[in-house]
Amino acid sequence: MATIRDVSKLAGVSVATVSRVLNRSGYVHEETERKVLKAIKTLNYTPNFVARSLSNKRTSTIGLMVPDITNPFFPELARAVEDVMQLYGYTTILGNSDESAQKEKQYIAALKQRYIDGFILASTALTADEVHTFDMPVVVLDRAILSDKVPMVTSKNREGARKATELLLAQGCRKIAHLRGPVQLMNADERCRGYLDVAEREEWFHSGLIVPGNYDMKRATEATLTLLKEYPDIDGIFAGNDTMAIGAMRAAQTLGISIPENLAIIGFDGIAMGEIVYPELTTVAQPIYDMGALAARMLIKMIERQPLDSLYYELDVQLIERGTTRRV
Amino acid sequence: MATIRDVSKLAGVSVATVSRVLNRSGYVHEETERKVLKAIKTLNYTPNFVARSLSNKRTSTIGLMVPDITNPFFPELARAVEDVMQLYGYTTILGNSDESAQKEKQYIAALKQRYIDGFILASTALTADEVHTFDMPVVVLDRAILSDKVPMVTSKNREGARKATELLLAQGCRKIAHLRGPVQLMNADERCRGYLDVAEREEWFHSGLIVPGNYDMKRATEATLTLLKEYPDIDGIFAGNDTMAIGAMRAAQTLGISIPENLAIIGFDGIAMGEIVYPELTTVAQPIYDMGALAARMLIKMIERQPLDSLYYELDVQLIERGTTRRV
DNA sequence: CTGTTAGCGCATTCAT
DNA sequence: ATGAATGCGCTAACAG
Repeated sequence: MATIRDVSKLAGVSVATVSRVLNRSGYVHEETERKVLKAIKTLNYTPNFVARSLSNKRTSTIGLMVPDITNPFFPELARAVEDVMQLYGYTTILGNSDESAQKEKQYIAALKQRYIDGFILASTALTADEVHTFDMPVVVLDRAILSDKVPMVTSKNREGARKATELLLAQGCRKIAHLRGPVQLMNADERCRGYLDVAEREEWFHSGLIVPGNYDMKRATEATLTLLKEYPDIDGIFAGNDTMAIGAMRAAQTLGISIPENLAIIGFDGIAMGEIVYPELTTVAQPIYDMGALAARMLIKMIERQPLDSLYYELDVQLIERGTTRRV
Repeated sequence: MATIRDVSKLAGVSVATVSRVLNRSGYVHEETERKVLKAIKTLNYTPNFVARSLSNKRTSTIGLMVPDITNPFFPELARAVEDVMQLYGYTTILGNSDESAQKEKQYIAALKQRYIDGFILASTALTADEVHTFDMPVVVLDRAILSDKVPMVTSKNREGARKATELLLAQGCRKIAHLRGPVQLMNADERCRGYLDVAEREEWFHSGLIVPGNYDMKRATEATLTLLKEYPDIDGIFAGNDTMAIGAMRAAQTLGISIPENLAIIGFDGIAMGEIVYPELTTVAQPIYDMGALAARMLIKMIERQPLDSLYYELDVQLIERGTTRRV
């Protein structure tokens, strides 16, 4: 591997000059630049990022923390982040937190030692204060943190939930349950709130219709089973995410309840699996890829000290009607 | 951030000594060690990996290249790799290649500049020679490369395919088609070969029963549609992967062909989606997580210059019978 | 416009 | 057993 010194010798200039043309910093005579460029080419020189990082304290690499890449919502997010990072010459390190604050902290510590430039947190058990102590660009994705200083991108969770519940109502449902996600998870709370916005004013509503499903398919199946046993007249379910919606579908199927005739179901997220189940899942689709890409662009701006247009983005969701609701 | 120098001052020793206790290299008096350790603790010192890497030429980070993390087979693989890397103090950089040799090369170049310690390639359009020029530990995962020098972990593709086809036969199928994966992809070739092993000796067999589906759901749906139109008497399909199998299911469903009564289908991989479709997909399951974990362990051994027990691992697959074949 | 030089933080001879 | 000095490859003053 050629070093900057080799280049400088071959070109007959100093390393400083080479560094200048490399980084387009400071003045350098056109002809000298040509010589340097030529030397670089003949030596097939490529700068050593580690050395550069040591003096820079920047690595052009960022960390992406997800709860679990195996969870079908996150691969697309990760793909988006990676795509734009790649585009801008950054490299992305993936971390699975399993929603554990301790694991997250460990990760962050490990990456700080490596002079990571910034973080995208699609998983956070952390408080705003903890995030501030990172002392490093961070954008929170699909989650929220109680802070108006940390940039965030989410989608219109509450509005989407509202629309979903309204659709259920419009389709004639007379008792709509809600499978909710983990408490204290902002998006789960918002979706629940959206459900409440419309359900609460209905006479059939009572709080027993809201049951926890932990964004988990199995848990959702069990929850739905007991729910339907207790309230057999439930004819609509709004699930906090698609995974739980699919869990609910399975429960209904084992009980011999036909979808959507006797039970309509709507999920949230718009993951690919929704189009694979039968009937296909009606869902409130988030612009997953866009969310990831936007977060990535924001982070890069922060790293490169460019101003952010906004600290908070809430992207539009789209209600996609498919087989679990459409009644001809 | 405290540096090694701060520690040495506080402990009243030289930086060399601190480095020695940090790396357990060379002798150091027990008492001095205690002093150093104490200083480290009170300063909350943590070594700077970048500086270390500059002199070491090692970063404790590896690269994982997949075709597309969005493809449901890879998240679990990535999770496995990340888990064991994390366990051993390594960090993993994720790259999506989209099966493009150029993108792979770019990636590899970018990571070499960063002194990456090694690579796991779960995607390769590269030749053995190209891989050798990396001059860095590499293990190839779920793919093959024509070389007996590059460590590899795969599963028993051919045997699995054979078993699948035999099961179809045993269930009374009298004309079995094969949706094959991309040509020149070793695992696709092997699976096709396994199919041939048993199909070829049947009288109904002819090469028109093998159609390309590119490991892609949509392509598989289309391929199945035309296939069933041309040969309406096909009553069994062995798909080279689960994604294509699901594509085939959709095709059958739109044609009103009932599964498994009139058409039995078997996939390959054992991804989670297979349990979500209805009927649930019979498949040849690979030990995806184990494959990823094994590859990771192998890579670490190579990086740390420990001997490898074997350069080639071919893990067992498991035929899981579910709804798309079981006929009571 | 260009060269010299001092870090960046750590590992590692080479002495002692 | 420990310290001083040098190098890893590059950036960024500073001087010219």
